[in-house]
Amino acid sequence: MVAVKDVAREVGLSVTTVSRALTGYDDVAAATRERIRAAAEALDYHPNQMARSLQTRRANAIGLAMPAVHRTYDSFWLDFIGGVAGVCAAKGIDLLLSMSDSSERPARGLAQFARSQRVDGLLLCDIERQDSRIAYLQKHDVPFVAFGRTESDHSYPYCDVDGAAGVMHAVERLLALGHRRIAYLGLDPTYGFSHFRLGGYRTALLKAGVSYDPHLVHEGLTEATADGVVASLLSGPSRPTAIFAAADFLALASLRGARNTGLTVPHNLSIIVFDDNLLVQQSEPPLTAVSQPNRRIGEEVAALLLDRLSHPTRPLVQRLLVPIMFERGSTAPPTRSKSEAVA
Amino acid sequence: MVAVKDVAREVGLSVTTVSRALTGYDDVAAATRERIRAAAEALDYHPNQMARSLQTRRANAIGLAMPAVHRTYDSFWLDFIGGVAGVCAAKGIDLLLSMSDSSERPARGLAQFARSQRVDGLLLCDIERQDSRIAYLQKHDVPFVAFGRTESDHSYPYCDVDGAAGVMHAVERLLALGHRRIAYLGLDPTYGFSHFRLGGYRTALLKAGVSYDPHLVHEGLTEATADGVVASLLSGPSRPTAIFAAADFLALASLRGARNTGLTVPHNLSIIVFDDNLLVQQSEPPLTAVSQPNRRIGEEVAALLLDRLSHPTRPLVQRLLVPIMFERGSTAPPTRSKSEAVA
DNA sequence: GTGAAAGCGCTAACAT
DNA sequence: ATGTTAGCGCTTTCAC
Repeated sequence: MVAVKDVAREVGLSVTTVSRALTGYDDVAAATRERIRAAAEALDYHPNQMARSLQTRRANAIGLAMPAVHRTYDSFWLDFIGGVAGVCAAKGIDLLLSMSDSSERPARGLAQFARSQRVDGLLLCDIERQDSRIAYLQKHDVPFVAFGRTESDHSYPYCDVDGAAGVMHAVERLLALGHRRIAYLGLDPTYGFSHFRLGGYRTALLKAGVSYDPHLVHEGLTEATADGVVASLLSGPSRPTAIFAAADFLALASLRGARNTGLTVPHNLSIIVFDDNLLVQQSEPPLTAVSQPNRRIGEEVAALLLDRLSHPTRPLVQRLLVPIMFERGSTAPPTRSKSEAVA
Repeated sequence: MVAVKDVAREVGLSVTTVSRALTGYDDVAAATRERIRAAAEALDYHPNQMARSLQTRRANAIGLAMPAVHRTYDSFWLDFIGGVAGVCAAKGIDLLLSMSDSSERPARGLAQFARSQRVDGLLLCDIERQDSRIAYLQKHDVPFVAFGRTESDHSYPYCDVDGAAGVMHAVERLLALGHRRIAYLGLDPTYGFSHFRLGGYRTALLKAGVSYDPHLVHEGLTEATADGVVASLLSGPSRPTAIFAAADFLALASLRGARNTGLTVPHNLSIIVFDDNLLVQQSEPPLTAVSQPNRRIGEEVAALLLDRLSHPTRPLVQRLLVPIMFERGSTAPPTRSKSEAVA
């Protein structure tokens, strides 16, 4: 281990001068600085980050608190992490990754993480409609930026995808195509994004004067339950002519269900999926999808946090990214059999 | 910020005693310990990790050095990270994530990372056939475990998938089905795994006495070049009857190529892909695939490193995980037209 | 422009 | 069983 004092001895100067020369931001003769820099290079000196942090009270690191549970296929999170990591690397900030089950005591992990001074701030993911972590972090003055929003009371900085707008746009497209019975397949309603996505669905119906039929709406679906719900949805006499799926696996389940029921997509059943990825692009037919800028979200949320750490007094930023829809082969006007047309 | 001395003052004891009571492993009266623990809890005390690390010379963290570039779809890495993170969390070790382009100066990033005492050890990914990082880390006594192997000279601990065995097994299966013209589509030959996978292909041919035809082997393929290569491969007079694809996107390109050429899979063309995931499972037909235990690899490699850090003197471990093949709908005996049968 | 000294919060000898 | 003292490697007043 080579320390400042080794460099100091090498160049015959004091520890102080070496420190100043290396961190740069003080007055030290240009010649001296160069000499010191060379010596440090030669000795392959790397400042001990722990000692530095202890003194400066900055960890030069942020923490990313992610959910541990993922479906087998999940292209979103890797892109997202890539965005976060990219921004951190560019700014010389370390990234600590914490993947904790939400089953653990809510803020316990975060405490260990943030209050032990390991990180200067936190990136929070998978925000719940009422998320206890937010109050906890605010109470303890831990800087953080959320990816996602609680149901209401947004007194914290965040960057989120405007799920409501994305879904609304998609459902409006289905309505424009002539669909009136549009099913909604949603994820765990605990999370904020579920709330907003379903909200977008309701808004679209409301604006179009189409009544909301609770039988067409299923939330909290998982890979285990999706196929069953789709089957019952498609087998009824007043089946939907279109399905909005809040996740890729729900869309794939819809596709399977249609196939099993003898319905062809898009002629007998239109499908739009939230979150675009290779899986839904490669399906047969390729699915019309609402696409989020995965990597961009990670970059944005990381940049927001780093900015906040550098300029704590700046007013808090809340940013909404608008997803865009790619129309592919899974959407068409409804074609009904006579019996259905009566309804 | 609440520090040891605050807890000490609270209970009317010395800092030392508090420290010992909290870290546990020293002799302090059970009653005292409980009193201290309660006070710490009440004050919501969290030890400053930086100070602790500075003193103990242990960061209680490891670094994961991952490649920054990924294809749009990449289920492997998220599973892998999940495995690493899980093991770290279970042992109370922090995980620092570094996603660096390999374009950067080889070990530069690692130096900043490891030698600054931020981490106790490193997890190295995407090992190249000749990987300069390994010598660098060995020279500087930075403990590490590699996921992957260099071409030769394995003087370091690693955990890897036995790509050679996986590919050999797959190609032998194709041979057993009667295939003789088996193409190989490979990734960047810079990486160790490319070397081993192609080796498995050659071994299988050799053992079966089938001559190696360089025209059937294409390495260094990317999403940009895959379709072109597949097209030329399938258009020739002596086209392959089977393709081994070293990655999902190469298999999908093969599938597209077959479709474009009017060949049906598996009857006119068999396909086996390395790395199993939803994408190749959901394709039409579902692909026979060599499957790696993604998450398990991450767990294994992390466990190996943590073990090494706790017991530096233990002999170095090198572990090979054997992938297993799932036979699906993309493999069948070859069916040739008469003109082809002549060759 | 450079150096001496203090101290960040913690643990670890070494007393007692 | 508990306290005293020193010091991890660094930055930072404060002198000069």
